[in-house]
Amino acid sequence: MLSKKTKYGIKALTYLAKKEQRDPIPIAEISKSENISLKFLESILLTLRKNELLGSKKGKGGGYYLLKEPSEIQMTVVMRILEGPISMVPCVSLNFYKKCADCPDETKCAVHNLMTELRDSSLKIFRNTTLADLCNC
Amino acid sequence: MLSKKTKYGIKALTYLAKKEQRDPIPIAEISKSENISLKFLESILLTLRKNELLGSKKGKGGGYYLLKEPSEIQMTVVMRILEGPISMVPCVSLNFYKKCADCPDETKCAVHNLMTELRDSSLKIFRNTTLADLCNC
DNA sequence: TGTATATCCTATTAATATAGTAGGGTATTA
DNA sequence: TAATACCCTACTATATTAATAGGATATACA
Repeated sequence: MLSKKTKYGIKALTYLAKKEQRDPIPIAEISKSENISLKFLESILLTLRKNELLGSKKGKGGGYYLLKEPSEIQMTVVMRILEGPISMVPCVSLNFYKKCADCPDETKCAVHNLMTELRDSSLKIFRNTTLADLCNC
Repeated sequence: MLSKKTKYGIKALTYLAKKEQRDPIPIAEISKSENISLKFLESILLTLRKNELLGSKKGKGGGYYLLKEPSEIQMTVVMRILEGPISMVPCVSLNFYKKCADCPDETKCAVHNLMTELRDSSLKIFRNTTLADLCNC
């Protein structure tokens, strides 16, 4: 299942991407428009800022804004920041690899091989989809 | 993330599928061979039996066995029994659909549309993969 | 017919992750 | 200097996962 964190994060990014200007948008505005708990959204946007997808400005007239053009933000990047690995098992992950304790030979593991195939198809979609694509919905 | 339940379930099914005969195989044998906690595996196989993928026989010489040929067991079926919905969000699920409370219009929701695409590609893989395919690893 | 074998079933628990909530601190603008 | 809005840490409630425990029931075979 996709976490609410990721879901809300994508919604917030899309909201920012749809704006014509790149002026700072306060959290409260996104929170109201997308029906997201303000405090929870705050922590999500903070994560996105720390991972260099968003910039922020404090004080009156402040808020968050995209640091890149929507067409240059791949969903792989967004997913890895918010949701973690694209793959469903650590032994298949490119960025978060971890060996399974119970499995003596990955190459002969049915789960490993099935999940590798799945990861490849997911990666293909996330790589080929940018924030700009999501705005055309 | 894929749950251990699903992971172990697939491993157990593959173990059974690889056997030439369809004689009952005791849980303990699968448990030892695949390094899975016996009691946990027990509950998983019970689930698979209740969902008509496995048959069982009690008493001495008993155990679990496949009810169909491995080539006739699609991974969609296995995944839905063990892991639940293929889709990452309920509002996209074919078999477990549920509307999002926060989202006024699904067709305009970025998350919905991205996750629909993802579900389709996952479904394609799970439909085209049978237990027999997993045995060739 | 008794004993070992092996599934069947319910309940409980420990660990972890998720989805928030609370509360104050800091920077900026007007 | 007051209002705005992000910054940051810590806490908590809930749900899920991954088992574990313990006994009931059915079967094979000596």
